[in-house]
Amino acid sequence: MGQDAIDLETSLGYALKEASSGLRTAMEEVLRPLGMTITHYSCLELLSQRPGLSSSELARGAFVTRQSMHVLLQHLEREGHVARPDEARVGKVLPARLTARGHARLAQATAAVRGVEVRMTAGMTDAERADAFRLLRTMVRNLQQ
Amino acid sequence: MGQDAIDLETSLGYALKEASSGLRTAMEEVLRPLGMTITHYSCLELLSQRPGLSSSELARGAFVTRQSMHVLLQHLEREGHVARPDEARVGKVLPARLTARGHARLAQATAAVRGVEVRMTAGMTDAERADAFRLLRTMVRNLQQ
DNA sequence: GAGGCTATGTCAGAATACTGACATGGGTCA
DNA sequence: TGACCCATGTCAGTATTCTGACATAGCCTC
Repeated sequence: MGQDAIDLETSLGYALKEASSGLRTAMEEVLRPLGMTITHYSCLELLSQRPGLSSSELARGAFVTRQSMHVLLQHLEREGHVARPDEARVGKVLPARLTARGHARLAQATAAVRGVEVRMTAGMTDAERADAFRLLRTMVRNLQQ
Repeated sequence: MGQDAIDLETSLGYALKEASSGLRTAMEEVLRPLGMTITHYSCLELLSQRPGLSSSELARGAFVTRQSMHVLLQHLEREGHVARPDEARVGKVLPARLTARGHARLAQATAAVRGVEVRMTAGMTDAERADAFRLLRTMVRNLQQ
């Protein structure tokens, strides 16, 4: 292989995937008892913090295609957790909002997910958390170009 | 919401997911012209560095279920990129190995993926890369418990 | 105002991964 | 030795996500 290879033991990309996979698994474990998936939760959390997001914007925020988010929103609307106007006020964009039921449902999930994030950074100093955040943001910026 | 909420702007978990998603997208872009998926590539890369891994071990290394890896290995065997013995020498474990064709196929992909990893860490010092790696490993360890 | 570009919502089909289940081999421990 | 537990390989069915496609609305330029 030579030194052109990617050593899994020291690859930053592999470590990133490992961490992300671990986070995903941990989140699935705490969300499953609540009957929610990660995409499910992500959608509600996004709508809570940024009410009025469109389906496409939600898709970008949850890292799925807008087609997938479309299907999910239909479920959430049917279950009464999300509400959207029947017609677009401007263009074709349909701003979505959480209902009271949606807010209640989210509250449980947020507590559970918060616990996971706390566990993930256990033993890290504030400076280390800040470093990790800054370095990850740098990688995101680099990859977007 | 109060301060119990998870602020997407400052959440380490969200930044981790963003970075991971960006890496995945970038890898898909460079692997698509080669007709490979990420799981596909991961399997070949693992076998290259650790010849003789079983299907279940490959699954863990590529972060998918052993059932998914099983299907993928059948494809790779049919295409002549991977070879496995017909019978297990011990137990039920079937050690897999890359064929010459598999090695050739991997070489192209490795170069492409390596380019992505270089781009991801552009502008970072060696110390920063080491910090990022160490912090990610800490998070992995924390989540595994 | 017309044409081109981009973004959005939506539908349909394909690819991918997952859950559930079963039989089997190895190891442990009483 | 036999019971028990765990890991593996494998098959089948389900679920989720993605790719492809189309019509439409807004924006920009000429």
